[in-house]
Amino acid sequence: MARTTSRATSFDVAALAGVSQSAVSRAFTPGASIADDTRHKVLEAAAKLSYVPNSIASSLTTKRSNIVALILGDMSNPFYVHVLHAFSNRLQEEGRQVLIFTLDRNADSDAAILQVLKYQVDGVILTAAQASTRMTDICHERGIPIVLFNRYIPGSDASCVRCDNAGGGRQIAEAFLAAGAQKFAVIAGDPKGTTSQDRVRGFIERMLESGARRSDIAVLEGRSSYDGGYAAALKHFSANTQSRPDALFCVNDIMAMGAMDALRFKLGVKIPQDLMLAGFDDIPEGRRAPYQLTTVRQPVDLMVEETLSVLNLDQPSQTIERGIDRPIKGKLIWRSTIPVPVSNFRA
Amino acid sequence: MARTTSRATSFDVAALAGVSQSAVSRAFTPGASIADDTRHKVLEAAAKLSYVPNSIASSLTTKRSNIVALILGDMSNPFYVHVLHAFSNRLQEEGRQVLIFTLDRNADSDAAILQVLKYQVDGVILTAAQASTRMTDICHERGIPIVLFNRYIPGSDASCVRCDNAGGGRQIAEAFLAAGAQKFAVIAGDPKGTTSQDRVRGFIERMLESGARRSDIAVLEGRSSYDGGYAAALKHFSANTQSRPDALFCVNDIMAMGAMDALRFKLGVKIPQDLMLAGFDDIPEGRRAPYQLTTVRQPVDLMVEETLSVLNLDQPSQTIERGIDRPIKGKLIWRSTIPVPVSNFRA
DNA sequence: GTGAAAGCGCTAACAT
DNA sequence: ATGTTAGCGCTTTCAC
Repeated sequence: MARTTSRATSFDVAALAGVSQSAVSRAFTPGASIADDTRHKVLEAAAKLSYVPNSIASSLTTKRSNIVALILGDMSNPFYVHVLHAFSNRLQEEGRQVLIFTLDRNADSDAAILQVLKYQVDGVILTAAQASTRMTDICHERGIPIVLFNRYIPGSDASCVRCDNAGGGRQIAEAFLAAGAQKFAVIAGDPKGTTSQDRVRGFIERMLESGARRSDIAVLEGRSSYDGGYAAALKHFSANTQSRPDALFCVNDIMAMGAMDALRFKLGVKIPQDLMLAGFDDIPEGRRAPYQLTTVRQPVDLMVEETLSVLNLDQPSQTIERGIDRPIKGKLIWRSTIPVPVSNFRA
Repeated sequence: MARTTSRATSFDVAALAGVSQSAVSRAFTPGASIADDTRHKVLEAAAKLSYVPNSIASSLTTKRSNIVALILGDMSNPFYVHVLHAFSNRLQEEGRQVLIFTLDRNADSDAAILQVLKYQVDGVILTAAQASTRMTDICHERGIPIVLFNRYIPGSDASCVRCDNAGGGRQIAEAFLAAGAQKFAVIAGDPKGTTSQDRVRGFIERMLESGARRSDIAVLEGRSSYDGGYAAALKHFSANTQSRPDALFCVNDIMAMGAMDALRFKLGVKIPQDLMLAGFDDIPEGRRAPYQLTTVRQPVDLMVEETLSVLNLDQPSQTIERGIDRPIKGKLIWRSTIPVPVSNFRA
């Protein structure tokens, strides 16, 4: 069959239903003023011709595409896969679709932004590691709402919805302290990413408050990946056999999993007996039997909801609010990589 | 800033550059006949106005949106996340984007197809979801190329690109046989999915050829998920303590991981000493230290390439070929969940 | 409540 | 090589 089989248009439907083309348009527009009777006739004719309104054409006049761009950096972190899924499901419920833009590791995000603009998306959600002001500026300039998901640009007025990452870092610090740890290491993620920076900062701040010395906290690089976590742990713990840390905070779960595997399988470290360990995100993988990872849960559904409310897709004529920052508290989830402190059994 | 900030059109650019609007269009059309000089003027003016061609508008005339729909059911299987990533990257290279349609577990896929049609996508790739003939028929009828990725509809003329799943099942059977296994279990995935069916069928066929009795092969249901694999293994191996199988084939890696965790952590089964085990897909997770899963690797990149070639996005006027079936051989990857047979050391 | 008509921003003949 | 013109399929005034 030729690919040029032209689909039925609203005119075809109108002709068959014996009404005007505008009537057809109205029949498919929720809340348009049309008689039940005519709507019925139209819908019937449409069904016969298997007519579906062409949303490309309607976008042209309405200036709304019902498409939201989701810019993703890395999908090797399962957390962002859940985020993608959550957004897609949620958006579909309201008749919108997600257009995916994947950024290669160090790909220029400016190339992506041009694509985004082409497609006249109604909004953009940016979860890629490096958010550029150029990207947010262009969107602002065009009146396209954009929100940064779990990241922000310091000093910019771009809106963002994120987990309270610093607060989460503090929670981990407290858990370690309660369990009696004294010497620490943290495996950080992307050094340029605010997510990792904040988690590390919160952790260290809380540690210093408790009287720990800065020299008791080693900071390693894990590049936000399983392999990075694995390599960082292997390197650090092979080197310092005598003065090893007794607590390790990995800035996300996927790195924590990598670190755990390196420590247990390569170095024979027992967790939590020899070393206590915590992650961040609460991905399902971390809940599995081999890991049982203590972590901070990011409330994804809530964050998605907030993002959508900031995006405010339904009132496109509104002025876009700038500089919104919605930090959302995470929740510490105790599992078995930190021994439950004795004090928890008291009272 | 008001969201209504209207973006520059090709007319604005034309006016500024002192050329006609069509010149602007040509300047942005690769291979259009335009003088270098004029193109330069246009591009300059465009830059000044930060003009980007509106691809929605151009789709209306060209009838090509440069958007490919990817219909995904389940993203809890990491394999399909890789598939998504691969498609997105590959398509972006050629200036196309992926529009995601996620199907809820038992959601009506017919609802999704209507959405797909609205967006005038250039092609649709259906994966990790149940394929309905209704969906493929509608696409065919409209002249929208569709290919089923790693699934097919028996008796239909819908095109499909897939791993040679039956062949992969046979490869696993042979590995078990070579390692001396005698009593078998397989954890199947979605009973309605051809992917799972074929893998199971290939496995059993090969077993029967080797003289095994059908009664020596138990088939369990694992619903294609980690939890399903976990539950199936737990149930089967708790029940039959005396006559346990000595080899377990899980129809995909994610179920194999679930089964392994249940067996080792709940039942104390040693792998491969007490039980040898294999998966299918070769997801990165299965390569990790706690699993080291022997499996069949699906050549994702090749499959993606084939899919795109069947989709044939660049020759839209071509007749759509129907009923293409491109099975691609997988590769057995030996890791540590099947003991290497002695014969491998010979010769 | 309904129809006629004017675009939305672009591409693709068609002239020149 | 360039400009002119006619749509693409829809939404949206505007009359009636």
